Amino acid sequence: MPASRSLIQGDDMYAIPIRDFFKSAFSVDCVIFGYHAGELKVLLIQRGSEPFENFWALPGDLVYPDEDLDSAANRVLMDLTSLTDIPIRQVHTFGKVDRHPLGRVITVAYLALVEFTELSPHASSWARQTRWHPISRIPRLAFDHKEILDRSVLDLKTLVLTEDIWSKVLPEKFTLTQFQEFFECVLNKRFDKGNFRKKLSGAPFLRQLNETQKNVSHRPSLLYSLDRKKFQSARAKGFAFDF
Amino acid sequence: MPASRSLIQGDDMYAIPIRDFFKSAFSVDCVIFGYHAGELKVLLIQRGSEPFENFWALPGDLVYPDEDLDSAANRVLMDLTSLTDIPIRQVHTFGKVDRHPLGRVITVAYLALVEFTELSPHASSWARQTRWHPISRIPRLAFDHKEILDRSVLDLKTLVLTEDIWSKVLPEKFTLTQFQEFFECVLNKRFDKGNFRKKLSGAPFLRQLNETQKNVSHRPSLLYSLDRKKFQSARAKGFAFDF
DNA sequence: TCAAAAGTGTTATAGGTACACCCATGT
DNA sequence: ACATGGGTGTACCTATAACACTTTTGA
Repeated sequence: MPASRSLIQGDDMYAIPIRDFFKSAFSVDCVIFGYHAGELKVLLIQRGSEPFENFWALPGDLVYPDEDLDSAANRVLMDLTSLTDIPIRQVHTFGKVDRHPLGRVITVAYLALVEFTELSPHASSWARQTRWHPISRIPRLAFDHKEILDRSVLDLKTLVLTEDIWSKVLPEKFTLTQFQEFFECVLNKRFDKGNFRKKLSGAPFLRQLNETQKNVSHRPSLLYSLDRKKFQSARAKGFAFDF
Repeated sequence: MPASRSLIQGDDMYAIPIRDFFKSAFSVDCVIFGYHAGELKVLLIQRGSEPFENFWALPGDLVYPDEDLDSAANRVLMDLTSLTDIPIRQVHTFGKVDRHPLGRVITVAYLALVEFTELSPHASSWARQTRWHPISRIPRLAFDHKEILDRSVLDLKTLVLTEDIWSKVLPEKFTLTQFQEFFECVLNKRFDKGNFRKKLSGAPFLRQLNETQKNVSHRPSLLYSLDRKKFQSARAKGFAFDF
């Protein structure tokens, strides 16, 4: 291995010709979390071709030459779910030399959290199957996707406390109990109802609506909606949940 | 742009021939922080060639075809400082289409925090100059390196609370006051001496030595050393500083 | 004996925890 | 009327912040 040189100085400075550095590719892989029936799930595809044919895998794609990383991740998310305006977050980049059997491919992992949704019909063009899997029961995955998923689950737990990554996981109008149950699910902790609400009281980003639940066999709950702008500005001032 | 397909299915599935995806490269850039005289500094190089000749930049290099990302980052760090066994952490991957004038190059940013040190003589082979810069006074930087640096400074503030990234920033033997001053510097906060020590009392990873400061014109401080193993296991059980 | 920083103790208060209790609705 | 979950109040207790005080060294 030659002595190191700073980035791209010209072929003659490298023992390895510089064009050899341009024989690699990069992809994005999306860890799309969904929340349903009090359970956290992740969207997996079943691969339709080699390598790892028939294995379940995270949805992902090579990044086009003229495409930003974030755009590529958004494209994958959009193709599968038809959802727009979903906050995504880069998790980590995985680049082991042998992680892809067909060449040097590093992958940038992204994470999203969406309201549980029927899959886009378009989704079927991606792979043999597309399906939500509960986090607690994940099949054997292709490539290093298990490692990517595990890492993303960890990151999710810190992201929900500080970022607006959760802002599309609940319906437009939600109850404080639903809000609480979501955090209990992700963080795997239980909270006291009264104390949880006390922490949230006066949170400027939770708008109480003049509307209540209908057709429930108990006292109907007040409904709330999220003011995403106000959450952003609270966050900018250092706000974070301390659940 | 063609309909998306899962990762690498064969040339015929792509409107863009798959070999076009392998015309990109990736690099690592290292944000090497040092702590000296109560100030946080960062190691920059002055580029010796185009593009951005004479601009200051983060040290970085293309990743060799048979080299892991972490290894590449360690190599850069090692070349510049001759230091080994320094914890590094991946920060973020930057991949805007036009971020590098000579082609599609995405870069994976890494962060390290070292005891202030004379630079390795080897360092001069890297660039015109190599120098520590206080993070409060950073010159105009090449590429998108200012963005990378800003992001790393933010990440550092959370990493010092949860990870062992700080474990090589102090001398082998240090005082609790030095320990406090380091955190005050990075977090840009001041702490009460008594309360700070109370929080640390009983921390199993701080070993009190049978040794004191010498030749100080005041009561000499007890010296401590870090038990990195014990810190790791505390961290594994969920420990984090709550400064 | 003085300056300077180490190191410990004390107290008031804020915030968290646990829990009890009432409320509104469908059956 | 009662079961069910919504919603609120209180009392205790602990963690923290602010500050005062004693200790040990070199000059």
